[in-house]
Amino acid sequence: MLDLKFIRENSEKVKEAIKNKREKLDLDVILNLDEQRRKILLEAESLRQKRNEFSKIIAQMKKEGKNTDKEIAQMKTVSDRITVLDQNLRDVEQQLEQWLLRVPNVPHPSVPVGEDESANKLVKEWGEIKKLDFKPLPHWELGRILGILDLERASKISGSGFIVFTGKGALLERSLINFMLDLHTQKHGYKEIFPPYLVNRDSMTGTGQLPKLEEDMYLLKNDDYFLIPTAEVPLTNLHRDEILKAEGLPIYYTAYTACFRREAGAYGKETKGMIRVHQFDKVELVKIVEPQNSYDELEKLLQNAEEVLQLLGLPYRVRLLCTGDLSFAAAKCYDIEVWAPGVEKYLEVSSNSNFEDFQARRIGIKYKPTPNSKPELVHTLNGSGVALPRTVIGILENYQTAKGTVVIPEVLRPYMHGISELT
RNA sequence: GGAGAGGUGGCCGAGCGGCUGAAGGCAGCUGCCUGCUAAGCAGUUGUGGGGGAAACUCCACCCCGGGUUCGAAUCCCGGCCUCUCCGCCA
Repeated sequence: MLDLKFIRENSEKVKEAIKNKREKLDLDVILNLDEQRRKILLEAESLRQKRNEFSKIIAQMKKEGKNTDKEIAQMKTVSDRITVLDQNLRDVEQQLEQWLLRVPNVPHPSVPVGEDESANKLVKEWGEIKKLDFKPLPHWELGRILGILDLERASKISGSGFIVFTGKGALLERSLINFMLDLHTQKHGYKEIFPPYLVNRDSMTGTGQLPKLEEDMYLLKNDDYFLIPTAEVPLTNLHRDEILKAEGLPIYYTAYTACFRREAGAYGKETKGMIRVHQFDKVELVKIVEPQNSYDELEKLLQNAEEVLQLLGLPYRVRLLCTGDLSFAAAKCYDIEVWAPGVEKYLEVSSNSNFEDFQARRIGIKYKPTPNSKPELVHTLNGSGVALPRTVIGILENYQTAKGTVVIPEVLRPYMHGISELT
């Protein structure tokens, strides 16, 4: 959420951002409501002031045994007017709130303006794409041959877009989770969290999934709980409505969770294999930092995520998203994409974003730069470090051999009871 | 799921319907004093919003939302959360 004052004073800039992010929103409605609000507020507050003054007078008169009928009758009409104004104010503020939640964050100046994916800027390519002397198989073939992936039974017990890992496949999944968590906690200084997978509506609104993306979320209607689409939601909301101490910043959190996405409207796209699924595992990174550091922190966050792929020896590229591809709440975002030779595609495994104070304002995370200063909003960031099924795809397809076996990357072997190859 | 207790400022804790943004204590900050430390004395310390160039000023907030009243932290209704006991359960 943007600051109403900021919107008032920078309306052209915000309109530009709405356009570049391809959102549809009439900002004038908000500016109008804002004006109404302040007008009502002015009248209501001056009436309140009057009422407070008379309240004291009435109390004093009663003490002195004077008749207060006239004053009370007068205040009755004042109170009635206040009631009406309050009702109006409530209506206006409710509308305003609903509109404000739909205003996207303003992209950082370094973000390229563009319509869609094609305008994203390539910033890095890492690793070598190996030349194979055989035709690489897609992961679903490898998974079937090796007996580690059972997509048929997954769709029997749940439906399409679900995965069953079996045997060493399950072990590989678990090993990757542990490897990543160890890397981030031991080497990069993140604190490990194990949060709930079900969160309430406030949390989903706080990080910006709601109201815009409600259709993409799994909702438990009986209890109004949402299944988290990413650990970003519980992690960033941990400090909702808190004022943090400056010396406690930056905060680095990492968590493994399952993630749940309906992928509504995505049917027909990447339905084969496990490129796009409704439930997947992910290790997430979240940072809460002082505003002046947030762009340095973004670069470091990106490096932390990249290191996962470097250690796994998977070729990848990094792209800076253009305005049209940038998510609603983000000011700047780098995607990391792993090369998958079996499907001959780059697959997005990590998205690293700086939200500046956009989420912090929604959920009320502030800090005091010095013990005596006024609270200021923090900046929040998050990145995937990294998402699993596609990383597994990367491993299977990149490390496959002509015999149809898959070599296990060195760093994972200690986690896999020393297994060096899936046969 | 059943029965009970409770939710007040950074923390502890008081609060007859008006004089309470809220006693008192602790912690923090600022002065004074003291050869360090500790103690002592005085002052000060919440958040959000409106108006103002500013000094400043006004309004709201005692879990949340309604209501009663001229006036509510204080009364009434609904909700959420915490704790204790019983039941059920991986």
